Amino acid sequence: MVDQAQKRLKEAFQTKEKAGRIRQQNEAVILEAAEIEFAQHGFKGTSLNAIAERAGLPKSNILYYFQNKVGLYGAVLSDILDMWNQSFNDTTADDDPFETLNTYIRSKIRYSRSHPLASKIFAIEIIQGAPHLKKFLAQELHNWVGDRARVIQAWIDAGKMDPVDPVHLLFLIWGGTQHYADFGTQVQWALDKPELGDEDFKKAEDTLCHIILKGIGLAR
Amino acid sequence: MVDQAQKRLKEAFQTKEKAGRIRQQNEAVILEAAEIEFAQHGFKGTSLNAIAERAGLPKSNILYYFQNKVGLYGAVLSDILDMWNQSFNDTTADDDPFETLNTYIRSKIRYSRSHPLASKIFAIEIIQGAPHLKKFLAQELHNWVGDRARVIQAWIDAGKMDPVDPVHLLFLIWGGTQHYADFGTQVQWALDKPELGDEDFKKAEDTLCHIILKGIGLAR
DNA sequence: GTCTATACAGAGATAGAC
DNA sequence: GTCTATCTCTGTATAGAC
Repeated sequence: MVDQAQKRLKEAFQTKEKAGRIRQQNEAVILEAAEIEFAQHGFKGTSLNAIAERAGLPKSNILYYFQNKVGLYGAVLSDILDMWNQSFNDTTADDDPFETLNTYIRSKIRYSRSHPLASKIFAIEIIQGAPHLKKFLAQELHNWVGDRARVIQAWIDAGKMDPVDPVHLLFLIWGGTQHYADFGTQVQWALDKPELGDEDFKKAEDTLCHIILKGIGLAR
Repeated sequence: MVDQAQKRLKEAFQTKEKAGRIRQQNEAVILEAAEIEFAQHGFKGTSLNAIAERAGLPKSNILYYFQNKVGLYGAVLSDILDMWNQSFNDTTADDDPFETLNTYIRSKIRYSRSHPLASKIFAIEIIQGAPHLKKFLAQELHNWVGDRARVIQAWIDAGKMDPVDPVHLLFLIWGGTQHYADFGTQVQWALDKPELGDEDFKKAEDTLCHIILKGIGLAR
């Protein structure tokens, strides 16, 4: 979502894209380490020391590539916004609601599985009031939700689905799907499994799609 | 939920319940301040300084009432576990599924509204791997979910509702309802409102109940 | 470009005056 | 019981050697 916000955030935070094989590789190593630490301790709770240790690089190296802690955090966030809500982005009222929402729900669960750390960092940031994202995201999000809600409302007006509130439907989809990334620990406890497998995620997809799609009158 | 876990956590963390009007009042003030800070910055990101300042008490006062930072955090968590999943706790297969789940969903949304900070602290703790709750909660949660899942399965076997996976149904309810507390910031942005009102929460309740209950074949 | 050494602020925690 | 002063450690960030 929200290409605009992502672009502005990149401009504000990201280091210039210089060449340099070593630089590029080191930056990648640092970003990966930072992702793990930020997901585990949040922005304030994460220390550059811990990141440096995990990355296997001296601390000052980090501050050389990224100006400061906020800069590094911004780079991580920017990477995350890159891949939000790919599908559903260009949907119009002419598209098929079942197809569209079915794909959207499944893609969001798959994202939860493939990028749990990104989802967690984003979640912590939002829970804590999104101090670093507010100015980049608040307006864009409102627009994005408004656009999508209008499409859903058009489907409702055309009698293609139940008259449910479109925005709260979106919230339910977000909450239900992101749960598998953000609250993965709880899910694992509940299922008493150290790790979820293909079948677990398939069951998650199928259950959510069944309930939500049938629940809005799109059973098939 | 999980009275056992709550009790053990209390034993491990909470200070003895001494008398003393001053003590009791100060502890309450501290806990309230701590709740705000922990919800905003997580465990590691919160400083005793910040809590003391917010509480209007000297830092050493905090360490006098609670032995250390972990002790204070544990006391906050203990307060939170007090009020989890009250309804749905004593449900049996003989109860009416529509009534039960309808009440459960609505009560969880209302809890999100009345105790957003508690929900957020709990959420951050889980997202970060629940390092302070693992030994108190992991087993209990598995049992709780197992019990509830068996009740739902009995409803399914009796043909009272669709054959959806009970555990994932619970996850959907959790994710969908807690979203209004944990991601309240995002919800406010999406709706472009500084604060949600009665109508917003009523719409949330109605929408979620409609979709989920109809989605599992419990329309009325 | 890279890393060691270090400055300085803030953290949690304790000792001891009141 | 309560608060001031302080210890020690870790935090971010920078200076400067290599």
